[in-house]
Amino acid sequence: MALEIHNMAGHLIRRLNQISTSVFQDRMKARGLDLTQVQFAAMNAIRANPGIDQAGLAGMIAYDKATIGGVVDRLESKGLVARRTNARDRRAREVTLTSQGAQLLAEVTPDVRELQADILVGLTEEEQAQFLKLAEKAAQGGNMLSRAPLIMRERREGDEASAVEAAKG
Amino acid sequence: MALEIHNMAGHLIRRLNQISTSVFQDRMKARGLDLTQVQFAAMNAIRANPGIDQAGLAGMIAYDKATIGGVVDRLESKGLVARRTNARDRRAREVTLTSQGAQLLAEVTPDVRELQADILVGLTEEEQAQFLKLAEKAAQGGNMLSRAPLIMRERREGDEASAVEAAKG
DNA sequence: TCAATTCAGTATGTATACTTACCATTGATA
DNA sequence: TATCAATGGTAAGTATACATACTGAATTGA
Repeated sequence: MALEIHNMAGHLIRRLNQISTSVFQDRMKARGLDLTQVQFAAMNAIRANPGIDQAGLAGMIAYDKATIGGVVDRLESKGLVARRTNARDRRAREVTLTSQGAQLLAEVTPDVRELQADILVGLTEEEQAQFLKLAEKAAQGGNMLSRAPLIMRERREGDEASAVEAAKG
Repeated sequence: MALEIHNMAGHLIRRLNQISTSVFQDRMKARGLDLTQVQFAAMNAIRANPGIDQAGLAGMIAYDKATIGGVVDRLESKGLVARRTNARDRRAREVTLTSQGAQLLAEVTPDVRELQADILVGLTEEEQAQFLKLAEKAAQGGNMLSRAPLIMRERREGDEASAVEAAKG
């Protein structure tokens, strides 16, 4: 007996991801921008943690470390992000938003917030809330099953991000 | 104010997709196989519609037509699928499972059925059912928003799939 | 302190998942 | 029927999302 795929978790999640990326892309295009969901997530994390290294960035938003390199490359070549070798650890590369990057991020953030509901346009508001609750729980529960788990780094005293934050104050 | 990404639809769906593909890959590896979720879905659809052309296949499982070409290429090079030009429409290429492909599909189908629950391991059984219901509704509601919508083709009398099915009887 | 290990990042290769452009064929229409 | 639009498929290019293997740097531990 052939499987009916259209009510299976894997297939549905793949479909939702297609819808999600498409909605995001359309919204950016409507703004005349060429920014992906993943690039936005990276910029958002960099903004909250200026000077973070790529490994830390990867862990914060659950990317593979090979993937993050390319993402940051592209953000850098668009002039949205800058990279600099960490003086205390010459392996690490500190990533920060450029002023252009910060401006663009601020500009699109309301759109990104809004577009979330569009992704779940087939659901009522109540169902959307329910879906989000379940999705969050499922993502947390399955976190370690993915190749690039989310890593909540406890911020060590004197690490790059803290140092930069402190330097700003 | 930076967005908190970890409770937003787009990010959660991306995470779930990473978990889903990882669980699938691990399960296949445990069987000593190298078959992706997408390749499985394609084979499953071909099995149910032998002789379907690539465009029809794409619509059935919501792939882009450019993507499907590569997927079928790889299945063909593994000897799991065969392609043949349709005599009545020389643009179209009819796809069928090879006997090896049919055997492999039968072998992994129970695994695929089982692994669905692993993807949602963070949820109770009841929550899983609820999640699936909502995900299905959301995927249907957002179908036309994706670049490669699911297309329910009404089967025309005398089309390839029907013809092959009839020929078999 | 020196060797072994770990870790940050890059390089290379594969598989989706698209975009745009194109070719060949078919179907529709004037 | 001659043309033109629509369709099936491929090709080339981009962006995730990995695996594997490697380099160079830092850390650990004997």
